[in-house]
Amino acid sequence: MNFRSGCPIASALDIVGDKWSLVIIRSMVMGATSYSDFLKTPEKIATNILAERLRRLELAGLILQAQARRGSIRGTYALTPKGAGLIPALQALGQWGEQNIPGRWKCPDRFNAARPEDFPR
Amino acid sequence: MNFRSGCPIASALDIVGDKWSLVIIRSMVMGATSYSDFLKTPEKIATNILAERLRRLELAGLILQAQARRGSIRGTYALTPKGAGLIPALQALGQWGEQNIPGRWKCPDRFNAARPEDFPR
DNA sequence: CCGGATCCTTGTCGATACTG
DNA sequence: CAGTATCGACAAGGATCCGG
Repeated sequence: MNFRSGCPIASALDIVGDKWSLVIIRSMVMGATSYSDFLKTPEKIATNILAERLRRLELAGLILQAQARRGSIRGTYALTPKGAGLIPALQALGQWGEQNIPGRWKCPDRFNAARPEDFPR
Repeated sequence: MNFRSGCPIASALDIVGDKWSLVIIRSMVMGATSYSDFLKTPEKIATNILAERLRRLELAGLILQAQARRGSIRGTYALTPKGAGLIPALQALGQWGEQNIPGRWKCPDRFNAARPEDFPR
């Protein structure tokens, strides 16, 4: 990874500042765990972009792919504590969007109530 | 503007989710006001990108360009309340970066102490 | 010198079709 | 269902140029 500067904000954006990463993490906070969950999202991410982002996020240590159970080849994705650490930033963005962009949905209560500690390991 | 969905988070990212917008706003919170201030930033934004982003941010109502004084052609930029509303999100990102990316600088205290109300008008 | 605009190259995004 | 391959469109980046 190479960063634009040592600034923690700019560097955070170097990791999750693309068009989709934070939207994917938002979906995970809301309960999405599988590839198809992410595709069903109203934002309509393309399959190649989704696959690449999931790889990048895993490489960055924000999510991890776990076998749901023995015999299941299908991976399910989960937030790591590092990934869950972004929840406050997402909540702040959500509040800003609700208050400053007309016609947005309201973030569900369970989203605003989510805390990084809810995603251990 | 056309949004990917009605989600306030995704929509917020449709406005400021590109590579530079939040970095520019961060600089303004830290006191930058002029075009050359933004260029002096350690992230080394290209002049064409900077000019376009400033135009977009002004159009979106996040910043405004004011004549410093009568006779001064040089524009100086200031955050609107709408733009300043992003401060909590920036602070959350900064904290995350400090705690999760090795070797980052520490956000100056005056940055973490900044409040949207400090930017009226 | 400051605040850009222009040109051109490079990189990233995105739609769609296809595969194990 | 969970991806990969291909290819076109568009955004970002670097260098240079221009007007006040």
